Amino acid sequence: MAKVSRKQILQDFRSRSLLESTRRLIAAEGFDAVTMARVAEEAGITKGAIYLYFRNKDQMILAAVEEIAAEMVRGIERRVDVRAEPWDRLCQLIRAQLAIMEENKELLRTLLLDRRLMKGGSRSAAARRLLKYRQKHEADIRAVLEKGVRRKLFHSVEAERAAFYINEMTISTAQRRLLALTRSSLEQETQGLIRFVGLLLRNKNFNKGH
Amino acid sequence: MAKVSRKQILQDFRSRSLLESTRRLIAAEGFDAVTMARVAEEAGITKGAIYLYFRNKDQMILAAVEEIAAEMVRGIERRVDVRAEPWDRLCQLIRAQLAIMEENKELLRTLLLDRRLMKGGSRSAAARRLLKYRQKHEADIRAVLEKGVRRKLFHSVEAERAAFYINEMTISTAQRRLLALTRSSLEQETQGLIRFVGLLLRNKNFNKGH
Amino acid sequence: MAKVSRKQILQDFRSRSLLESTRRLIAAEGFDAVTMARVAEEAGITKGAIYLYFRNKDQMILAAVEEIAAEMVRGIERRVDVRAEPWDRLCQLIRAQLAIMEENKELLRTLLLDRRLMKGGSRSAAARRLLKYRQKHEADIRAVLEKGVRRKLFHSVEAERAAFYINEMTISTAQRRLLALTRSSLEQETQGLIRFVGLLLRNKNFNKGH
Amino acid sequence: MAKVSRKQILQDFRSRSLLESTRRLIAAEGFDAVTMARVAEEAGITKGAIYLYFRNKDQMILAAVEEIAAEMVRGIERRVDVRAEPWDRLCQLIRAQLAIMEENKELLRTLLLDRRLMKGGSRSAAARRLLKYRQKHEADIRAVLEKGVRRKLFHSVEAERAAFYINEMTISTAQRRLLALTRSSLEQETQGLIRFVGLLLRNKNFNKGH
DNA sequence: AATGAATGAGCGTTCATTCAT
DNA sequence: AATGAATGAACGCTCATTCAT
Repeated sequence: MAKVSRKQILQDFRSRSLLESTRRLIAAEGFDAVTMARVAEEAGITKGAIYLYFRNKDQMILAAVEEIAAEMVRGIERRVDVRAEPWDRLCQLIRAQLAIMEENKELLRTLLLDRRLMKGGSRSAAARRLLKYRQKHEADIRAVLEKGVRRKLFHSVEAERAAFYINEMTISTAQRRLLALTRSSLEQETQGLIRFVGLLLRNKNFNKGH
Repeated sequence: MAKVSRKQILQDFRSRSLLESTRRLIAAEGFDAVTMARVAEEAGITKGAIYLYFRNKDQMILAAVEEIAAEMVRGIERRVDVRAEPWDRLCQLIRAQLAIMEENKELLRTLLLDRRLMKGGSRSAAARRLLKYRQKHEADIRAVLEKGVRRKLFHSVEAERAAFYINEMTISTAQRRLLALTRSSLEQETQGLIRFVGLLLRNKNFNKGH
Repeated sequence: MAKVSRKQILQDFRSRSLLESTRRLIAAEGFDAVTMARVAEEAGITKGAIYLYFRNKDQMILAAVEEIAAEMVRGIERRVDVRAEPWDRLCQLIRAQLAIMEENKELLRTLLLDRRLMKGGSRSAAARRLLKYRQKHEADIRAVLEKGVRRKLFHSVEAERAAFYINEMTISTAQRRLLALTRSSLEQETQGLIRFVGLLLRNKNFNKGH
Repeated sequence: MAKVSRKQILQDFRSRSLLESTRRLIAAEGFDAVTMARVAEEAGITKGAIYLYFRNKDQMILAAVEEIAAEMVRGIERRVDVRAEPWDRLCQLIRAQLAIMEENKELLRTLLLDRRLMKGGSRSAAARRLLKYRQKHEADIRAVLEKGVRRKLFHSVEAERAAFYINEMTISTAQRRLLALTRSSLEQETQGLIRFVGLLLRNKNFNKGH
């Protein structure tokens, strides 16, 4: 049993090394820099050994990207209090997303803007799976909105559309930061966005300092 | 002098042929399909000759993309009446942008989502130059907003931020269409967005059928 | 001693499993499909262990092929009655050989013909084109035979079949020389073959020194 | 025009160099030795340049083999007098084919037999061992022939040569079936061959239905 | 000015073989 | 005796770029 475990540990270590190298390369130099030779070198093994852990290059990149997406979703969930009141929770969601994206800045720069992942068109199973992460988050926002509207805390809005735009505005805010197009701090940007959304929803407490 | 001019005309013709071929390839098959051989073939010259017009492949692609961006901006301007009232003009801007993006659908699918352009990091002069087109459009929107607020037609907003978000929401709407993630028509999407922005600005006429 | 024997039995079992897997692979998918990984997998052991039974891949393939050859010879012997009269026995030998080869069809297809030229099966256009050369030559021989029979120079024969066999015998004669399996000169071989064919056709001049 | 011709000459020269290198490699070391790197090296150009002359490796090998086949056919035709009488012409055909095959000996060794089994040349102990199976069977046939001749059942023949040819014809019959080049049944083929051999031996009972 | 043949570095992938366990 | 992770060399192929013409 110790033996099995030791093997498993090594397996996992190699696998994680490879994914980590892949992520580093994507973040630092973009998808074109991800060659089997470089990933292997950075992970401290040989090119051929990669194929013991991943069927091919595409699978490896996909695994790396999916891992990132999953980590980000987990990161956002960790920062949100599910029992908070709608407006507070909306603020938390926005704050969490911006914070997580800030953390994964370098990598997202490529991820958000590159289309290589969608080689087979957006119809491919892999591409659809990745979209799920975005859509799940959007659905969360929508639920909060509907709750707030039902309780008359928010001005009545088309919840689906509003959720989409709030999510997109948040992503755009993050992107603007990634591209270093703004000089204000993360906190300033966050408060600015929250104020804006509050205005939209005519939230009674939107001027309370969140 | 006539000779020089004739030379210049040929130069320009070749150059434009190459950019046109590059654009067609990007639009139809994505960046990976852009090889010097194919571009040359489609432009009716030889591979080697490309290097008389562009220093290398990256410069050629960049020039092609820049041309597209410029054309799109011109296309939007053509569709907007500069003498229209603020709310009407805002609607025109949004409509124009969505229409132009719809027209350039295939090309944008690659352009918006691929990062190959930013190879040298966002610090490169080329990347900055491309961003200017986006920022110019944003500045236009901002000007309209400020005018509307001054005349008390719009609820008071931070014009800079509002302009950014309105622009981003518009782009997001277009992107959602590019990825075919929505089943509603272009017109429905456009009206939905306009309604949403009108709500935001508490525009008195936002329910007037624009 | 019982122990040694048990070891030997296991040894033999493994060895036979490997040879069997090798044969199956050659028969089903050709030489290129014979990789150490697949042979090991089909034999239920690991790649590394193969090297305990065979020095290397070549030795293993050779052993497998040799086994097939031995089995075929045994198969023919089993079908022949050693006490039969010459003509009957000759017929039995021919029948047995054809039947055995038919049974080992799939494997021989690879063994005798090696697929490299015939990648897409013998149906491929390329393979068919190559066969044309052989068939053209056969047709030439046939025409000559028919002419000779018509003029009563040759004993009456089925021209088509005779042409096929004459061509094949000629090729076989050459092959035997290629493999250096004969000590006689090309001229001697040639005259021998011609004498043989003359006998077959009861050619009146077959002893004329051609 | 001189220019076109000069280009054409260079083209042809390269193309022929490549085919020649390919043939040399096949002849000297078998198909496995034909790698793009080695062919290029022997032809005095680089790997990449091969692709200016052939679409891929398979096409190149095929072109080389086809060229050989065509050359051999031409060679045979050159040696045959179309106005000769049937028997003379048949002899010429046989002689020509044997001579041509002798000339292309080395290459055919691979082409006809594919060396995969004979990697170390036909001198290897392993290859010799395999041949024993064929020879043993041939010896059996020979014994039967001798017995039949002794008993005056068969027309007198050189038993050794006859055994060789009967064996080869049998193998050829089977091969033709493997390649699906015949539509008749195994039984029909068998009877056809036996009839033919009976004819050869003037066997009194050869029409007896064996 | 223009050609296009040629280069050369690089790509993803395979696989026989080894060796620490 | 047996494993299987790892190696390392090779493979077929692509393509941006160069340069003699």
